[in-house]
Parts: sequence; structure tokens; C-alpha cells
Amino acid sequence: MPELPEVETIVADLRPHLVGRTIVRCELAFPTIVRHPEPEEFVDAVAGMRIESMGRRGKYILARLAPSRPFGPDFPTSGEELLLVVHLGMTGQLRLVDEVTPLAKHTHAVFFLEDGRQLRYRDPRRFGRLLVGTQEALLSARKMPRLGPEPIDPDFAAEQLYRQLRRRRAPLKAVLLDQKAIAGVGNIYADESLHRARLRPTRVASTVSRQSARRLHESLRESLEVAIANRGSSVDTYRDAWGEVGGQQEKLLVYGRAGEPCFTCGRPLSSVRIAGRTTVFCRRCQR
DNA sequence: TTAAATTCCTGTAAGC
DNA sequence: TGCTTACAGGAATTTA
Repeated sequence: MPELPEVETIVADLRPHLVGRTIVRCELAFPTIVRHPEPEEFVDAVAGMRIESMGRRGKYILARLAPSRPFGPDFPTSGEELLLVVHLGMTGQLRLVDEVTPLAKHTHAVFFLEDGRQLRYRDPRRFGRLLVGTQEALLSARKMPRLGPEPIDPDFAAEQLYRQLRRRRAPLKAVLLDQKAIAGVGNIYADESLHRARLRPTRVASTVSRQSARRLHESLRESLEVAIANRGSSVDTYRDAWGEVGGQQEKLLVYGRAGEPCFTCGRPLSSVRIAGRTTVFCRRCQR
């Protein structure tokens, strides 16, 4: 499923192709995939807009939009930037294709670009969502959460993670999955970084030492950055913007390997459920 | 306020 | 072989 490294890969791939392009129109095959505003308003809002820039916040894909034909010499006006927001949920895929590419099953939205290409949103399980609005509108309408810090941001300090962990009595794994605590970490990289840090996922977050928090901070960054370098993990249906698989799924240390031997000590990896998620770890290496 | 449980959804694989 | 059932999980919502 798409987490921070997978979303980062898609955004980096799309950016040079989409920035400067205009969305001529948008067609929705499954309107309820749009969560803000109403689907008809969404389609109207994106039509004729030019993509000014693209970025990522946590697992959210963000595109800044502006009218392709400015209203006047003073455009753009300040503070009212429109954002096109895509969250891929579990099985969401965003692909840039030419018009002759056959329409894949479960394609819920198509953005037609002025150069003839199409940006298609496909999502069999429909846990993903599309939104458009100003950042303030989306936040105040609670359509987007106020996300925690970006774990790969150079300014994200180990001490910051330590302070987050100190005030939570939930298991470490549950805190890592909480997007308001740290943005972008999902089930794969939570398990991977806890293993690298030799920390047990069930451990109550507030009991970790400053030294352990520092180790987890380091492991988080390493797990995510290695995964970005390998273009993400295609463990389920994840594909990049060209429909290609990533490479990280072959290098995962624990995720999806319950019962298989730990690469460090050889003991079979254990599996438990934490915060409703399957959690894989080594009982010997992770104390 | 926080944490846990529930819900949404379909493709896949295991089991009979 | 073909059917049924369990499972996968991000995040909003509900419950405790």
C-alpha cells in the first residue's frame, strides 16, 4: 500500500510532466471518490486550471492550481491557492497515460490535459479520495487532518520524536501509525523501522528512553530513504505513475515475513495485531 | 484527551 | 472444480 516512499516516488515522477500543464476537463466515473466539495463543484473547480507545482505532505499528493488564463495583471492573488489533493488509500493508483491506453477497470476519475495525455485515478477498494480547495478550507472543514512532522525533513529532530513518544500511552507501533504524531508512516515502514531500531512494537511509547527514541528516529529515516531510493514497495497493488512495480518489497526485513527466519538471528518472526494492524517483529532482536 | 473498536471496500487465497 | 469465507488495511467515525 502506498506510504510516504511510494507517494514520494509518484510525485517525483509526475512533477516534470505535470507542472505547467492545464487540466482541460475532468470526468468522474465514480463521483463519491470526491470528498470535497460536491463532485459537480470539483469537476468545475479543476477545469481550466494550470498545475503550478506538485508536492507531498505525509501520504497526501498535492498539486497547486491556478487559472490557465489569468483574470488580470495582478494575478495570482495572495493566500487563496487552490490545492488538488489525492490520497491513494490502500489501492489507489495515479497514472499518466496517452489517450489510446485502454481504460483499466476501477478507473474512477480522468483528468484530460491540454497536451492530449490523461492523468487517471484508479482504486479498486475505494479507500482513497480526491479533494480540491484552499488549504484553510480543507483543514477547517476537517477534510484533511493536521498532520505531524515529516520524518525525512532535515529539521525533524530526534528530540521531537522523543517528546511525541513521551506523552502517549499507546503501543509504539500505534503512535508511528498516527498521522497526527508523524506523517506518512504506514504499516510497512512502521514494522521496518521498529525492527531496525530493535524496539518491540508493543512497548508503551511513553516508556522509551531518549537513547531508544534517537535510535528509532535514525531507523525511521533510514527505512524511508532506502525505500525511496528503491522506488517503493509493491507488496500489494502499488504501482508508480507509469504502472511499474517498485523494488523495495524484495528488501523488506520483517513486513510480510511472519514465520520466516529473522535475517539477524534466524528465529522465526512473530506476528501480533496492534491498533488493528498485522505487526511482524523478532522476539529475540526486538526487546 | 486519549485509545480502542468499528466501518468502509474488493481482490486474492485458503479451505472444504 | 467451484463455492464460501477470511483477510489485507488508511483513516474517519464511534464508543469507552
